Amino acid sequence: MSDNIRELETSSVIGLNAIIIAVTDEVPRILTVYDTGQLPVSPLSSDQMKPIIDDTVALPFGPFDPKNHRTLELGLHNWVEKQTGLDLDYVEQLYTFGDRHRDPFERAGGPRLVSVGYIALVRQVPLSGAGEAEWQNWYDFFPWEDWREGRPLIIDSTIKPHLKRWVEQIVDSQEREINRERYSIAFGIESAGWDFERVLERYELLYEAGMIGEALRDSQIRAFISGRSNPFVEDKSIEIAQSLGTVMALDNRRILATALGRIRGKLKYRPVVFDLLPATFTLLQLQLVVEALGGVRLHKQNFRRLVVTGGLVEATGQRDSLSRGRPAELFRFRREAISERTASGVGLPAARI
Amino acid sequence: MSDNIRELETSSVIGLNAIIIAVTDEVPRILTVYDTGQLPVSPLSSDQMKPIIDDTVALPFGPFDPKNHRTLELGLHNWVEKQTGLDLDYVEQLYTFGDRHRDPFERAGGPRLVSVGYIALVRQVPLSGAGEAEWQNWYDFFPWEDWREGRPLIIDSTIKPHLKRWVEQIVDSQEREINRERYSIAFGIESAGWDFERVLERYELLYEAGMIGEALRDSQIRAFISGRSNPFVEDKSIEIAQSLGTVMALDNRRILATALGRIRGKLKYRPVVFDLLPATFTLLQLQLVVEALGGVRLHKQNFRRLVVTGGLVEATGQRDSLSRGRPAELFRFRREAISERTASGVGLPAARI
DNA sequence: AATAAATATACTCATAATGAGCATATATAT
DNA sequence: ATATATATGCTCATTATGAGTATATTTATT
Repeated sequence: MSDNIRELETSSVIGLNAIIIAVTDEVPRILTVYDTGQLPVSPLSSDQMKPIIDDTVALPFGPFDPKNHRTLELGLHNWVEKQTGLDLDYVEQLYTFGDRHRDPFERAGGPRLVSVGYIALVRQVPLSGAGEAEWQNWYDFFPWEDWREGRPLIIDSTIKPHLKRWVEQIVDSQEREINRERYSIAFGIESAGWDFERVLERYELLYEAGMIGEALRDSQIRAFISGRSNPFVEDKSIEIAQSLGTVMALDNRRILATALGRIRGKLKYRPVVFDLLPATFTLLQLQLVVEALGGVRLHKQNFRRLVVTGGLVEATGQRDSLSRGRPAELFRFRREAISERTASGVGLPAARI
Repeated sequence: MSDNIRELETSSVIGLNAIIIAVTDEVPRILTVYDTGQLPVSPLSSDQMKPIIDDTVALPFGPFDPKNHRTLELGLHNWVEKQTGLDLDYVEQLYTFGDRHRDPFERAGGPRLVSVGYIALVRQVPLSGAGEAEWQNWYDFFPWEDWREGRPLIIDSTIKPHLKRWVEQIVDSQEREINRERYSIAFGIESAGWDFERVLERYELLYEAGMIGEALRDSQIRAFISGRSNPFVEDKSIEIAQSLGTVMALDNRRILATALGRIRGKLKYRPVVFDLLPATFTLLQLQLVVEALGGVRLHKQNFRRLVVTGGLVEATGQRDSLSRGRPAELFRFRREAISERTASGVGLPAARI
């Protein structure tokens, strides 16, 4: 049935990726590191191949060392602390990424890099530690995901026309229909609106359509490996890719898209934001954090009603002084809310199938 | 920053676990295999140590072979097909399990077994292939999770009293309070009701309280490893453990608990059940599948309203003949429902924080 | 001091979703 | 013909949601 796994010869390596999230000044930020040639993608910067795309921004990454760490999560805590000085509090496993295409340079027979992604939510921003870690605006990587100032112009100016043309150009009619539907669902073309959780679906479409910088980079690498000449890339394509956000190493931006979708989904049914806020906060602060992650504006009075009547927060009696108008009351998170079925997801009996 | 992972010496092994789910005759079933001494836990059955618990039931498991498989998911498809003859359709990654405690026999320096769990939903039941795979009632492993015939008696007769005693006996007062709250949330003691999604939390409490067979087994193994004599286990404890469901190898039952919680959560906002049903079905069949997974009874008329008015299904015009009373109409799943925001999750604007 | 602007908080109201039940329709079993 | 089983349709009270108006309390400006 199952081989004895003690004897199984392996050719894969387990690493851990950290998506460390903080919200400050109404900006959702993630921690990035610079990755100049250490990762297997390095040949890009060799003089054999002139890279058309700069992809040196990466997610913090560390190996998993089973000798010293009882659990994956403890391993993560350990090297994140060393690299950034951050002491992670809320940590949640995101996904395990092990596709071959995540590293276009993997040689046949070379070890497969499998990495387990973890989301961490933190309050602090100050960094110390050994690395050159840096906070970056999450929406720098996904300019089409932030709707707080209205529908992003890039959607109608760039994304929709090019994506549409890409769909129409597909030769196989069945495949064309499938992708037309994917496009329609992901970008809310007809009937349906924009679903803020479909971040990954949108990213994948843009990648497949060759509009994202990573797609250009990967096709260049593939050509290089197979000994073909550099594929011809129009200036126009590079321009489009640049307008579609910062490129990251390997499949890191895909991981980031997965994380954003996950966090947005969780907002709806788990009191997750409180790990991003100080112990007491005004309702406006709370709302701004939710809006930052959701990428959308909410109705202030209804938000208050939801959160107060729903028993998620309770007033402290103190008030905030720094604001401009009438001072807001300070609230704290009601831990008991977790156990009360109203607050944390409507449960199954309200089955939505 | 990050070491060159190409050179990283590894001492972990990646495996894949499949949780293959089908619902037949109103029973949710999962596929299990027999695991007699192949897995690292084998010394249990050696004559050096007389096992007090039989734990030969396991989840299908296969190694991940990066040489031959482009993605983790493809690797899974491959060996599941070989072992069971099943052609998996809907597959979703569950979680990556890499804790040291998942294998009490891991020696210091031995390879760590990291396994990526996948959930698969299938319609068929007939099995072929090389293995001695077998379908088992999911609730045989979690007798307290099926509320369809009312509140399971075991909760009040066994679980609550013993768990309560375990909490009270904790010496550190702060730790005691934490566990009192965990207990109260997980089993819906006060204010809150029973939350059908908290399957893992309930399982973990029972494990920590030493009530589950796996807990007895693991403490025996630990004693054996550290050269201590067998811990004294009361007959009463074994009796309790037996009443709390079938024991599985390693941490397989924990994985199963994670899966049940995940599936139940998804029921609420994703049209997931349709992969368990034939192309056309009556609304009763649909409801029975949802109830089987949810472990709860639903209001028939409201279920119909939800599913029909919500646009999740559409009538075919044909009717089912086999039933006893008035023949039911056959419905089919409306694929378009995925793109219509109503059916698939309420989206963020209805932010529940 | 008076007024404007900004922010917080309270309340209203129409509409939609949910939970529970009664009523009717159409089949099989006796 | 009658009982029983199941499917389907409809009502109604309650709660949740989305959008707005009204009022309160502060700082900034004149």
